[in-house]
Amino acid sequence: MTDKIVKPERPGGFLDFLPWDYLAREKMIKTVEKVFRNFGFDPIETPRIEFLKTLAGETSDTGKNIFKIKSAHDNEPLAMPFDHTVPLARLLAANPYDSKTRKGIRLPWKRMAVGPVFRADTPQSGRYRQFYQFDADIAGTSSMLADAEIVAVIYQALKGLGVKHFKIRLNNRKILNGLAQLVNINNRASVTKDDITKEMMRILDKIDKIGLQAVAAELQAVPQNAYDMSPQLSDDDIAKVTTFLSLKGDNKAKLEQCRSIFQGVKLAEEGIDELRQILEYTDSMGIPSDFIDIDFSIARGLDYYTGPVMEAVLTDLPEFGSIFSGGRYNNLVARFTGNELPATGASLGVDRLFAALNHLGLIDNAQQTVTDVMIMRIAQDHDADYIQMASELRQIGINTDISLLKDTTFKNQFNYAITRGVKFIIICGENEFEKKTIQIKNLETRKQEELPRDKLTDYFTSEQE
RNA sequence: GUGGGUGUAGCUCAGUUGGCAGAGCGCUAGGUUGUGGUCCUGGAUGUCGAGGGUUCAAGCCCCUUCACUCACCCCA
Repeated sequence: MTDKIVKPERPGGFLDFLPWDYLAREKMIKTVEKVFRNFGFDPIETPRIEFLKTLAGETSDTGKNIFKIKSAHDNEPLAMPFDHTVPLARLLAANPYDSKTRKGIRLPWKRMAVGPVFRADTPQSGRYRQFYQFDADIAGTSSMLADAEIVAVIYQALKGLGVKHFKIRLNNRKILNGLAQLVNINNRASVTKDDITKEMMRILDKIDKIGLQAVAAELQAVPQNAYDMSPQLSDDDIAKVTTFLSLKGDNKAKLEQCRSIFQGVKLAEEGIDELRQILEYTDSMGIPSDFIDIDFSIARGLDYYTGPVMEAVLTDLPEFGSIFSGGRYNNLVARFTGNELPATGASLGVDRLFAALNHLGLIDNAQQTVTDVMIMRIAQDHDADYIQMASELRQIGINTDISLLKDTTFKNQFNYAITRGVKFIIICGENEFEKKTIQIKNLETRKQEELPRDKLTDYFTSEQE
């Protein structure tokens, strides 16, 4: 029948989850979800497919990472979301609160979203094309308390997962944009000042990987052509940037020194004030200050950020990159309404974090199956009795499997139960049927008990207590 | 887009100086009376990624091409 065998391949960057992976990851997701709900974030779900224009907006430069979808029935191009934030902005724009009907979204609003997002990148280790993102956002307030709550929820989520060593790094786009005012950047033939500013942030963001020297060199590089966005800073400006990036001391000290550098640059001063407020709030929330790091180099890639930006890294595994990231994006909703709506939020990369935690040995993937009990079918012509046992156990909430093996020898079924990772087996052969008993064996403790057939469910109900 | 690596059975991979295409797992047929990850006997399975070249002879050497993968870039 089969003309041609289809290889059991899947595209790179897309993962399968076998039960043991799925169950371990599910545990992790539930842990994070619990923390987020604890902070009052309500769950929502948006579709796996949106209009391309919704996701890409007017800019086409982010478009290269978006999976586009062709369909015979839609004229408007469709695409798959690359994060949960843009769909959230659409949702906010489409569901304003109506005070008469009392329907719609009452601001400020805290919500979380869990689900896969898609990026048409080239896959690599720790970098997938479909990955689960856990997203928490607060819309409708400019208060830095909201940003501090996002920091706090990240902190608690990582703590809850058992991560010991991590840092939440904070910066503010306003300071970086202030830096662009402090140094001398001019429009060029085919490149705007904005483009150069973005390029400068991109270079600063690399400092962890390539070091201050290399960053300075890149900032000074001479543009190769009319479209090259190299900032080409002067020696004077480089001196300013390096002192800015080399600020030392605790978070408050760094902010104070930063303030003196940016004296008179209003935008940057605003940014510094915001960070100071966030630190005060997180202090009140009891987050130890050594988990928070003011780091003026971090910029975050997404270009919709307008204020504080943040990312979390595992200090034991810096090579895994940021595991959690976010920031304030006050004008994303304006894409859909024309009006600004302040919002802030962060996303956790579940699959990357899972890989990292696995690496750290914090993932328990011992559980192979949800089956608690397997009923062996050893005696011939007793299927009705075995089925009855299974029904009784299922009724009281015990996950029960009845052997489906064709080979009904004891040994074969016994080995099957062990390799499946089932915890209990029920052994009931001719002998037991005659005596009206059953044998229950705990495969973990290797203990076996014989009890009357009608005590089957009692064994497990008393076990639970 | 740039640079490394790898393509052989469903899976993981051996394959020597060029000389009949291999193993383990899995699958499959049968046997093995009930306690720890079975055992015994038999069987099926290939466009050696694709195309071209050198040679009496190519999985192996040469050229082209494709796919996958890792790193850079960027990001979760």
